[in-house]
Amino acid sequence: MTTKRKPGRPRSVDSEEAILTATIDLMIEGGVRDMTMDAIATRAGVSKATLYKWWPSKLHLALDALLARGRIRAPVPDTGSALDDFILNAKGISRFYADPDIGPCIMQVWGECLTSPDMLAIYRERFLNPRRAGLHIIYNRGVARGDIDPRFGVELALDMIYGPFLFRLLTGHAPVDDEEIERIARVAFAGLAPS
Amino acid sequence: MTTKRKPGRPRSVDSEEAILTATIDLMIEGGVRDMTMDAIATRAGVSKATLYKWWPSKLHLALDALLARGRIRAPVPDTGSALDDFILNAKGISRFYADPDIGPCIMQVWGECLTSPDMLAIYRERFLNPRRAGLHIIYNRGVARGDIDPRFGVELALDMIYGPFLFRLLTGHAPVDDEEIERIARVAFAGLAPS
Amino acid sequence: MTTKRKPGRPRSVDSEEAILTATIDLMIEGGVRDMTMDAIATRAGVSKATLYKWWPSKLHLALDALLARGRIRAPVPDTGSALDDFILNAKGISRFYADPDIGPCIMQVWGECLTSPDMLAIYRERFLNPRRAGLHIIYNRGVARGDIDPRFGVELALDMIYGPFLFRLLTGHAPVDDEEIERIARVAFAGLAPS
Amino acid sequence: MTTKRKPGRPRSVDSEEAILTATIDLMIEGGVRDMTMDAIATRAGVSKATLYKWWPSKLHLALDALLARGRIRAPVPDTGSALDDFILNAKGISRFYADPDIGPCIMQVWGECLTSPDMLAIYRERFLNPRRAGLHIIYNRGVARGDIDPRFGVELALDMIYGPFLFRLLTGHAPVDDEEIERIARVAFAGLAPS
DNA sequence: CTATAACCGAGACGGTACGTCCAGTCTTTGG
DNA sequence: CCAAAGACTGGACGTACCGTCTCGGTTATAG
Repeated sequence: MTTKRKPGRPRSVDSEEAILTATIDLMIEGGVRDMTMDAIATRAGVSKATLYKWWPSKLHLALDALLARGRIRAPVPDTGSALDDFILNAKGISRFYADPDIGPCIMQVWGECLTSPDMLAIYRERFLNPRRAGLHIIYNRGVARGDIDPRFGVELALDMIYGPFLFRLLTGHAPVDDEEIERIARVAFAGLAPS
Repeated sequence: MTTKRKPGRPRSVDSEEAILTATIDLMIEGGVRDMTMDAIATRAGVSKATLYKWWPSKLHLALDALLARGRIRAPVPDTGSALDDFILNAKGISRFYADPDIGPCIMQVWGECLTSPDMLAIYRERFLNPRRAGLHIIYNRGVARGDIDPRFGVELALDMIYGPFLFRLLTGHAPVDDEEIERIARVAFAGLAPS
Repeated sequence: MTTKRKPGRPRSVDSEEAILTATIDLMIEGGVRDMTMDAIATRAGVSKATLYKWWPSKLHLALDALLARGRIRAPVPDTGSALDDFILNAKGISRFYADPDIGPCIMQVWGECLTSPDMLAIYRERFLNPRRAGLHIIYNRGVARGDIDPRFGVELALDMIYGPFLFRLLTGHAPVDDEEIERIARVAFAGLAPS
Repeated sequence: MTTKRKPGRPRSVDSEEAILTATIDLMIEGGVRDMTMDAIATRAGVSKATLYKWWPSKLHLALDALLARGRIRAPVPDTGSALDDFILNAKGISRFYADPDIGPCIMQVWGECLTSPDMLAIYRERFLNPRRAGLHIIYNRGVARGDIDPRFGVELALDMIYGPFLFRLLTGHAPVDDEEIERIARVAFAGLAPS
């Protein structure tokens, strides 16, 4: 089986990396509003046409940069306790969202995605769903082990744990630290336990 | 004590109402992005200077219009059961947020507010906190009645109920209807009950 | 009779003058190609939106600037001889077109106008026709005096004098100086004399 | 003497012809502005690199295509009368320049050439001078025959005939048909006749 | 009944980012 | 060595919208 290369000049890997780096850096420095396409192009040493060739809009580029550079640590451990697994996972996620550099960026990008259902769908697919795949594993183990009552369903179960602290991050009305994560998860778990 | 009227021409009530109406209408018709200050001024038959005289920015105006025209129905009943009180309240709120006209607007405005901590604070103050005042009443009655374990604190309790479905509204990954509201509240309540 | 002023902020005279000056200066310095709208806006201390508010395109602006700043000296004297009148007029025009600053600009603008019949019509109306009005006067005096045979018509007569040297300016295949102007006019006049 | 062939793949004749055809066709269809290098390459089934390998710029290519495809009919007859010879020649040239397909193209290309003295020189060399060679023959016969006064010189003589109608074509202020050509030539000739 | 103050509509303006376009160059693979 | 494919830089284009400013004119209280 031979590797078939397409004709023509191949896409420049250097450019792509420079673009993603410039994007995330600008986003961290001055927020999504300062992250203009011109500024990205200039800093990456790239032409604006190249940006628009590979990303249909600023938001798509921001999402990609966030995924590529702001590595999310969402572990899917197997401690023997679904509760502990969830807590470890949620702590990882909250650390990502609460990171002083990345946190504001992701909030702003999330905010921008709220302007249209299409963008919101993209946000879900790229940010939420990949993380949720791991959570399904933890959930299923918890059900099998008898920790979680399967009648509630996986969506409800996950939202009971992740909804409260993500909601907090999106309004800032209360702190989100490891201790709070634990308390939230425990309350949710108590409610989700089989009767 | 006499009514002290300031000299000069008083603020035009007609203009203010026309502005708020034009703002909310434009927002509903085409989203926050189409709701430009020029469009608002034109439709309200008002000059742009008037807009900026009374509202410091587009976002402030949008928030005001949303509060003034999209009346939130967040009842604070006293059914004898804190759970039922919460459910009734949450249903009212969800109906507001899920309204096909107002819902998208509020999501977009919320999204825009995520671009800066200052705007987010304003959003909290004007949208969240007023509602939360009523919830504190329900919560306190629940604690007094022994339905809720006070050790969790009011913030956690409220977020356990309202976080999950608001999170859903902000991502659209699962439906938010009356039935779901009830299920969420019941699970949360089970977790919050005194041991 | 009262002077009726339109409502709203009046157009800024300073801006307009700065724009016209910046335009002609840039055109002289680097040609029509270097005369970008951004450069004009920057140099005039004006926003690009203002340019496009008053001039529909770069070419319209260039034409205006050329007319406003590069004053054309096309005298319409009455020496008693139509031939001498034409010669004096043609020398004025040629000095304008052959000016080392303005000449190249006008050639380039003329060239750009050739890209569309519409623009060419504008060029005619703004550059040619005003000059031609004066020439009609000279022509009519010449016919009345018996210097020119009216059977040829005014268009032909004028083109016989002005065509040859403008054609030269547009190709650069032969010099256009005062002496040449005189020779051209004399030959044309000899051909146009009544038999 | 052996035919020396250079090593490597020889230049494709098919490509060259396809390029010239695509160029002139696009120019006719949508003017010089729509005739982009990408469009030419695509239509000719050729890569852009090939275009730039053989033509230094778009304008050079356009000039070539105009010369290669829009064959100029500029006869150099010998009717026994220099006037008639000029008239026949001028009619041929005017038919070329006034052709509804080719005419606008050549005007636009001429216009583009006005942007720089270098391009204008190329235009002269490729379009004007070849035609002028034939005219010198007619002129010399006219002088020998005593129809034209040699004191005016060949440049002046030719410009008196060709200047007026080319000037008209470049501004469109008056029609250029066979009748007008004849009238122009006759007036010029009358002025150029030996006294 | 005038003066003063604050309002208002109209609309021009500076600034700035957007997303598009195209000329001309460069880098691959393949003939 | 030539050619096709096509990615790339650079930079102008014309549009859009925010928030400010400048007019002429209006509507109130204060004296």
